[in-house]
Amino acid sequence: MPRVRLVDVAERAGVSMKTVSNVIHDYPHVAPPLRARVQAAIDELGYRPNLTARRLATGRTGMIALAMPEIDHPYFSELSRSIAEEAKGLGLRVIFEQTLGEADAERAVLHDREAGLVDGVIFHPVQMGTMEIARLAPDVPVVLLGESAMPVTSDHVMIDNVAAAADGVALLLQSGRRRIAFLGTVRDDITGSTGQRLLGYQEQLIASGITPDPTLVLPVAGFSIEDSRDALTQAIESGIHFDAVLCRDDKFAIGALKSLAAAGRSVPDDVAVVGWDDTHLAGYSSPTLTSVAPDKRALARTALGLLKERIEGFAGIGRHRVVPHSISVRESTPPVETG
Amino acid sequence: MPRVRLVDVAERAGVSMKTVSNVIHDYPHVAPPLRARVQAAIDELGYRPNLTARRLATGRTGMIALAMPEIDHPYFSELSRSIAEEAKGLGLRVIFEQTLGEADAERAVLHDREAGLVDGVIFHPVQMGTMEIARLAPDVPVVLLGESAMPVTSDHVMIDNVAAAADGVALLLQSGRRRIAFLGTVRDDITGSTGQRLLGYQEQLIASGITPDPTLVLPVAGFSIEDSRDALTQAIESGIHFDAVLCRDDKFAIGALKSLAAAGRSVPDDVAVVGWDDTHLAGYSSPTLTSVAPDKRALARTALGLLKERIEGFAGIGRHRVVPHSISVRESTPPVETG
DNA sequence: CGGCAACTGTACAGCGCTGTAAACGTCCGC
DNA sequence: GCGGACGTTTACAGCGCTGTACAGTTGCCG
Repeated sequence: MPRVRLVDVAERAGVSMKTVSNVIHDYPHVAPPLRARVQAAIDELGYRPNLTARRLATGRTGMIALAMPEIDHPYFSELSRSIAEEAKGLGLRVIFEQTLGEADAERAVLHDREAGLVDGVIFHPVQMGTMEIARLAPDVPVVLLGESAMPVTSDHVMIDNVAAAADGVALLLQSGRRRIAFLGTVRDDITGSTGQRLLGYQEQLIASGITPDPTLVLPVAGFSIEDSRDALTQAIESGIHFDAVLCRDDKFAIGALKSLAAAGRSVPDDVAVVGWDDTHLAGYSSPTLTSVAPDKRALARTALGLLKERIEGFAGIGRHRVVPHSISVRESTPPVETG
Repeated sequence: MPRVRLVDVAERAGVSMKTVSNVIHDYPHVAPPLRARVQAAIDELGYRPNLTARRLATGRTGMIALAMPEIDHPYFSELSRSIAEEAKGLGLRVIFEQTLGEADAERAVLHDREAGLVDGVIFHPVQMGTMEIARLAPDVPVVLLGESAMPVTSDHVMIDNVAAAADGVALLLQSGRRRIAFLGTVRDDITGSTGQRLLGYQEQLIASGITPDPTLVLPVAGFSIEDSRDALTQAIESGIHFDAVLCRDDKFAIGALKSLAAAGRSVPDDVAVVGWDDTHLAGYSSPTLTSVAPDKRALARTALGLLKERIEGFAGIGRHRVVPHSISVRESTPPVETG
């Protein structure tokens, strides 16, 4: 394949390489007739610039890495889509790294064996803590997603999980529920998202004059639908009484729906269910699921904005941004009582 | 950031650049003591090779593009995950292109304005036809997924949709169903996947001595769950009698479940439902969904294998590979009658 | 009509790495 | 003890592009 190079075009147009380069980059100071001649040569030869050479010369790759635990998890794939679309708008290519929550894979994201692959990284850590990220991050501009770490050296975007959980509880309270359970894996650190959501849940209850009942905080053994289903079923069988469940994510909420259906409890009449992340799953279930909705678009836009600034040279300390959330109300919660 | 270069390491170790390069690449003919000395220099300086420069020198990028219609569609995201994992095993990085089924985006996949971005492309076309792909594809090694096009110049991997549909129908027949409906968008070309699935459905019925009833082929207006739900509801309201539904994908099957639940039909007792793609959705629904299961892992492995061969120079005509499928039996179909 | 500024366009030195060809030993076998 | 074979290391020329510094040109003002 005889690739056409810049010099070939230059030769054909009878100008210097640099002039051709200027035409390609729409550099203003090129006389119109010359520009036309060069453009003609480009078209005739079918010239296409070699990205790799450009990168070597400029030191920029125009690519960012997007590192997430699992690309086929609904929340991450939907967020990835938003990020991919925003990135395209900014002229950035996205390369995906799947960490599967493995510490080594996460470290590799920040400190690759090779350098110069990407200009920056958007990273949703699971394993790595604040300290370690801070130690490795100087290598490359990084924007962090999620709640597990917030070092001062990297930027960070998230929603206010405490407030969002409180909003979820408030919605349930407004519709008359009083015995609200929280369904989520709680063995992890209180700084993780589940911990924050639990905190918001408790705060809102207290603020509304209700003493949180610890038996209503239901731990789940793993991350599968079956785990959450079993956890709720166990609660039901233990005779724990509740009229609503706030779940740490949509998958757990789907598990809850399964458990409630099996137990013959009607949703939302007997028990209201609120999921989290507002993924497509929320529309697929029966009944459809009311879900706490992070503004994924805003998350994507904000993260890319911060990253772009860093790529372009910003070197200040880590910035933290909170993006909006809302609640997508569907069939799994009853209409709010008015008045 | 004072990047360490190959020459810095060479200088420190008192050898030539090339020797350092040889050490990095585990080139065999380097004397052990020298190798150790060079390695020490590498470690002390924290040297990491610059990928861009390497690419320019070798002409290889070590990256492939994965172009799919939507990265947050369950089937595509799950397939992407398999491909990403296989690619990692082969030392390839994956950059994602989302075409959203737009013709321009699809064309850009095969003929980018810039060259040298990736070594090859795995592409699931929706809009582009055989002709156009054949015209554009010579630029870069391509492996096609899906059924919409199969030019002789590119490789192609798929499952046998006709046989898979027949298997689905056979399963339903074995469990005693006789009035089997087919739910799917049929306005598209008979060569597309839906057409092939419909064909297999019809063939299997005929092979079993049943005359296909055209009123049981149910068109769907769009691609959403609501569209499929409404399509089935309309069929029910029209008084069409059926005791099973084979759906063109899991999403449509979820819509079917919704419609049947609303109509008070029990699944699988009154109506059995079979989905397609065996995505995570199949396990999330209630009842869980029996689904035709393409072997995604095999698909990924096969596609990458073919692509790798092309990247390494294979230039024969397009090869076509069929990978296995099976049926994941879950709750939405009754147990098969034995005997 | 000289001289300066504003435009246009060019030459050339890298960016950091690898492939090639050739040099340099060194060890054998005869 | 010498030619050759082999194993080891080096020098150097690119890969294709862009940034810098500078050379020509033209136009305009005083």
